[in-house]
Amino acid sequence: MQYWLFKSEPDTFSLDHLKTMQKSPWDGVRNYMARNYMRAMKPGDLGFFYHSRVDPPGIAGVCKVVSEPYDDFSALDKKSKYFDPKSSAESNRWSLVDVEYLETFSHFVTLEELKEHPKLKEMVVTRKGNRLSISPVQPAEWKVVLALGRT
DNA sequence: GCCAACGTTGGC
DNA sequence: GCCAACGTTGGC
Repeated sequence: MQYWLFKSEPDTFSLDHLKTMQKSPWDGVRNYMARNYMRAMKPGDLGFFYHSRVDPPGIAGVCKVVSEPYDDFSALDKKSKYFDPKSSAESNRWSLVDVEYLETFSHFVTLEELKEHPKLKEMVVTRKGNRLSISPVQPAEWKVVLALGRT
């Protein structure tokens, strides 16, 4: 089993939205590295739900991967802001997985807290200039953040 | 809302 | 295949 971090702007899609829906496709990833991470996902993998572009940014809770990776349908939808003219039904450049709501942290773990924690110095999301919307989380990092969130 | 950092595009 | 120009992300 692997751990991941899913980044989203809560104005667009927040953990509360996912809670209401219970399950949702994670569509709209348009970055090759992030896509490759998604293609490595398996049902049962767990993910942190990170809120970006808010004050403060940070990790709101936990979700779970509940599908194999499959073609991102939004790339084929001309009305979608994620429409990609270079993708087709036969050859779709983009992939996604379905995620399911699991948990909202009793304590929202801010980016500042992540940066301050000695055991999270290597965590991808704390690195300067990081723009990956999907990133891998190490098991040790997972434990630390989970403990912070459940405080 | 600014702007540094970064990924992508496309002309050559 | 290089790299300048451009667009986007995301912390501040």
